[in-house]
Amino acid sequence: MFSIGQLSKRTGVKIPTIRYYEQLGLIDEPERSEGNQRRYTKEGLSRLSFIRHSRDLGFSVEDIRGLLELSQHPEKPCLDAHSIAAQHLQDVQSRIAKLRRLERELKRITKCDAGNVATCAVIETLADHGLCETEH
Amino acid sequence: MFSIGQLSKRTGVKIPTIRYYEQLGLIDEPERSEGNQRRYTKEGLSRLSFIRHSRDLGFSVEDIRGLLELSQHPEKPCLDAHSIAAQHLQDVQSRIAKLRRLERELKRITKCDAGNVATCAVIETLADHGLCETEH
DNA sequence: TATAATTCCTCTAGCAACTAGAGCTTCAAG
DNA sequence: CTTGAAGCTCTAGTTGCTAGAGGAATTATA
Repeated sequence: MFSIGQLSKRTGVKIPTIRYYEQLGLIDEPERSEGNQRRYTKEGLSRLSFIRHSRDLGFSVEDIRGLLELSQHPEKPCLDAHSIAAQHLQDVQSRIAKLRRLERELKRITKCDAGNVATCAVIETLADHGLCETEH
Repeated sequence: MFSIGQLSKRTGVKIPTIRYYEQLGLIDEPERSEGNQRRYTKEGLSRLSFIRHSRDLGFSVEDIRGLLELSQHPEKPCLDAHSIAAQHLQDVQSRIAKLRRLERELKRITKCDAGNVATCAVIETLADHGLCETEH
């Protein structure tokens, strides 16, 4: 049996976040001590680890809900898990693409070597989209 | 003079968002018609375009506050503008790096060709961080 | 000019995914 | 048995908007 603090240390999930996940229904309400404090089992620990790891990989809470549900049913086909993951991969890739366009633009405008705001490329570019090289 | 709707169309900023920016103090309160509707000038238009463009480039509202302030003072040195932009560039680059690590991991785990959840690499990897190749 | 359609107003509340703090209770070590 | 750490609930704040209610003003059409 773990207290919420021990669970937090073992998983790296902050205490208020654990309670928040409980509220969302991502984790079950654990048993309580006589004094009403949460007491977790190993199951609770591994479920929370799963959640933590999924969040680290950028899955949304709703995605995780689906993945958790699947993980409880080992006999089911795992197509759903794959499509959630594949969709997420696409999201990540398009975010990367978008950030790269930004990066290019920012690199370009920060090259400005003007001394003051009147002729500064950063300010000028922000004021006028027409000065941009790429879409964004 | 533009109505809020016209301003919205010209800048691509949605109407509630314009009012929200006003609330934040990013744009000045405009004059009003007799019937209390907002009426904007060209100044209002270009200020909002500046904001829109900066948001598109991913600057935070607080960054934009600084950049706007600077843009009002053409005689000032533009070091501050550069440091805001350079800092933002760094943020973007580190986000890219992080997403790339995720991408690699996701690519790897979605290669799984198992038929059911029991042996599915996606589920398995999420449950056990030890199976990951890279840090995240 | 009358009426209808559209736009605008303010205000409140909701989204994601937490985080922080107040004020109080329980637990564990010495 | 005391004391300090850790836990409890509840509310509110974060960022950057977006949605909806209920009503007033403006514009277009007949």
